[in-house]
Amino acid sequence: MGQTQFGKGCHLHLIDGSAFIFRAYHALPPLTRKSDGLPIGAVSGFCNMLHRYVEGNTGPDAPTHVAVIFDHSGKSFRNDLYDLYKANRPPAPEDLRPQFPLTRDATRAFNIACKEIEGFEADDIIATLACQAREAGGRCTIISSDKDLMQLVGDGVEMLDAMKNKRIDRDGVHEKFGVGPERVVDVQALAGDSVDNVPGAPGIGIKTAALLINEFGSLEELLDRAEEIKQPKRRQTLIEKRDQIELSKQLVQLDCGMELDFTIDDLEVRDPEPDVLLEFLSQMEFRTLTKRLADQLGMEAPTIPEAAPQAAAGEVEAPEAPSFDQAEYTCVRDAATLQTWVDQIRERGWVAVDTETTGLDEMVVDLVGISLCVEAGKACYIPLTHKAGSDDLFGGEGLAEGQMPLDEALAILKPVLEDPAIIKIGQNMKYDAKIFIRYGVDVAPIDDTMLLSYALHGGLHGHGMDTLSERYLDHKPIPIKPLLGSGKSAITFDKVAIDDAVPYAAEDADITLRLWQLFKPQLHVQKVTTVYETLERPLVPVLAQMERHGIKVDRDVLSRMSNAFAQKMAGFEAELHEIAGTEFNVQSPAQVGQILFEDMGLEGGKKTKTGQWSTPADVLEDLATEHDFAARVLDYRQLQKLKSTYTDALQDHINPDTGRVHTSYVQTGANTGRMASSDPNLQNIPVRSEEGRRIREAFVPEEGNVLLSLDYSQIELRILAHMAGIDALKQAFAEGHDIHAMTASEMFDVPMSEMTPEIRRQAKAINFGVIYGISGFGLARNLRIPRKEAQNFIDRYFERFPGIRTYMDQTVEFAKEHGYVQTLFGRKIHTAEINAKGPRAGFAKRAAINAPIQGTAADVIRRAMVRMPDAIAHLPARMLLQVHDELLFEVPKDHVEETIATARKVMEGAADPAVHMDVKLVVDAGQGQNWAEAH
DNA sequence: AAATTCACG
DNA sequence: GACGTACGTGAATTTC
Repeated sequence: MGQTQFGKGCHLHLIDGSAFIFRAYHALPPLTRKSDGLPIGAVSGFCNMLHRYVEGNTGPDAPTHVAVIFDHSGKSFRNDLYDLYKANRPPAPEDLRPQFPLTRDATRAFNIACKEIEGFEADDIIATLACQAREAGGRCTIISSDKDLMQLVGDGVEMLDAMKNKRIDRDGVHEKFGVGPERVVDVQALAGDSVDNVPGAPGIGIKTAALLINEFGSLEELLDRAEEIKQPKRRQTLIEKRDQIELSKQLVQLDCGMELDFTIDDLEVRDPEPDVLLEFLSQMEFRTLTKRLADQLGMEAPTIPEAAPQAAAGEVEAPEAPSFDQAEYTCVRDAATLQTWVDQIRERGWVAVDTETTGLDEMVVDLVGISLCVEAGKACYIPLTHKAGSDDLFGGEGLAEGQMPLDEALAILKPVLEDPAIIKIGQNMKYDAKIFIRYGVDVAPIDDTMLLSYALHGGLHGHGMDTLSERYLDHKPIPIKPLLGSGKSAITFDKVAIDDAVPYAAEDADITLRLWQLFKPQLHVQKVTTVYETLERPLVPVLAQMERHGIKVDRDVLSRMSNAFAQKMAGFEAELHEIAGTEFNVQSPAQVGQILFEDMGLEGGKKTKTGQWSTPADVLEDLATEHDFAARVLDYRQLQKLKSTYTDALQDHINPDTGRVHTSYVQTGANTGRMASSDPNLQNIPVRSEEGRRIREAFVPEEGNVLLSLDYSQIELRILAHMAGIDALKQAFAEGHDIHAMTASEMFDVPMSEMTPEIRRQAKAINFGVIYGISGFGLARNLRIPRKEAQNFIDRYFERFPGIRTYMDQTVEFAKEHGYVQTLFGRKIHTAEINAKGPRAGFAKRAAINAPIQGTAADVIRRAMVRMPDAIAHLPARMLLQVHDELLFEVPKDHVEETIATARKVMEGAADPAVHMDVKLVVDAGQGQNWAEAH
């Protein structure tokens, strides 16, 4: 060790430490150390990232030298140049500051060099080392996505965006800045940087800067010959602001020639010293990471003293649980052993359950085995229908040895699974419950770790088991891939050898139980018990019912439409080839773009970030008035969409046994509280276009029945009126006025009697825009009016309804302070990026404005759905589908009116009694012999 | 696997 | 006056 001189064949990794820290901090909930409450989340995340980084360093690309580079606290030499440098930066959050020194300790504990120098920024150290590496003929990879470092790229130096796992080379830099790495500083000097408070040249952004630099060759040349610039404003700026621009260049120019008190050779990769590393991790009380690294290093894990539990709010720490040990998992092969598990379950009153099946479609697949867990680390797997190995030529059909008969196992488990005094805990329990019900077992009551996480962490991350386990248990579950294989050679779970199935299946139940033990007490701490208990948990059996029931779809109707579409499309295709004078793929935007914007030489084409021509519908629509080619492409695309996504695909989703289509709702599908529908998605069946709407004619009731559609009228605008307290809007809703016409009248001073459809259309677009967190740009594009005009509309809107502006500002403020926004019913939607900088800030802001409105509407219909089964229990009616603000029912003809009245009452009263709405909710109803008629 | 496009509320 | 934008989804297809 430590003998090699850095040079050719060597590879230096430089990790931007601050980036790691901030990512770790924002990625994790605020963890604290059990024993003393020290905030520790960022250090925990930092350690996990370092650990993952070290583990990933194998193969030919592995570094020979590595260092983590940190910013030194306090001012840098750039503040001497310009005292406002980085003056916009908010100070680090209070609970992050004590963690900075600990991240240095962590780096040293992993035996990775850790460098920072007073008076300099990390970027300068990185620059100096990168230059030294280059001069020595070696490679250097800078692990960071900071654009300020892009000036260093080239000749063996590359960047690696660890977030996106994307390498950035010369081309990548050129893509970002429009110039090569050596001219990046020139562009930055002109464009400035609001984040670092680098002034630059006012009115010049990266695009313009790149243009100028490419034209004149360099910044110096540009400034010397500024008189030659044609645009008067630009010329004046460059001449007048010359000093400011030159200062900006000094600020962004990284120092490659720093004096360092160490050399690259000191950074050679070293193995960690096991006892040092474990000592640090155990001091931090990272139980699971300590244990895992101890196992990997073949060491005894140091014991971490148990501490008195601290009831600090927001505290989430892995429970004091044994580590995951596959040897502790048992395989249950007989009734007597299963009975011992049932006894343990009855003793405790709860059990984590997981099913293994032959596939993913709960309507079709068969049960293969069941896992149970009653105590962290103690789980079993009950194989039931595993097939015998296919080694012998005649095998593959018979059952494997050593399994209980399915009926016998279910007979023993059924009383437990249906016992109202025993909680059955699952991850995505709707799936398992739907399997069990097909075997005559009605699982209840249930708890669901996926839904617990959704209520606790909505908006922070996904809620799949792998995500939750890695995040909250610091344990990566056994992957299913190696067991099942992939692609054509993939097998189903019943073909997996029982010995291989046991650890995988039992672990899932183990993980589920541990997550439950961690999450359940948090509901109260985070004040989301009501959300979970009223909006999540009771919805599971309701959705399971709807999905199992499905909706009848007439295959012949779809099939005929598919044929008609195919014929028309062939005609359009021939016409397009004729116009283009060449055979090309109409379905390829790149080829369509090339014909329009190159061969035909039309203006207005834009390229996507991959450099292909972009041909979205709105661009083609603009061209369609003049060019048949564009019009035909639009025609073709519409039919292609309808055929492939609907008339063709929907037929494949008709269940052969039921003749119906069974969608699957993802209760945690949208961050706002909305659900998602998939396989197939029945929430985006066409309706807006006449041709598309006909697809709904294929959705039909059973003989003697009708389809009913009940939908909330303007629910989001009503909620906005209530939440923002806009009296004018409230009054309009109370009097049953046309809300868009009223808005138009108010804004444009047009009396209602003189309202035109065009004015009303514009007001409607503005009303929707408000819900989405309006911007001049967005409205301008939607209405196809000049941006300035759109901005005038918005200004006027806010003038007339000042409460809206206040509501928006307050919502964003709340999000910034708390990191989440809330619906009227208390659902929290976390807004992780709300304090981000740059364009992401705009996104996060608009999402934060929209979330309480969209989310409250989602909560309202959830409440209606939860109450609906009981409310219509006396009727022969079935609830089939939910489409965000619409519920679809199927009911015999002679019960239509009664069902409408009952369902409407439930829906209109759904907010009560939890919330009294100032604006009443109104539900419109329709009925018919298919969905098109009913809607 | 990512990008592009387009269907819905 | 510059940046890049409507909010939330799922699916099919092409392109890498």
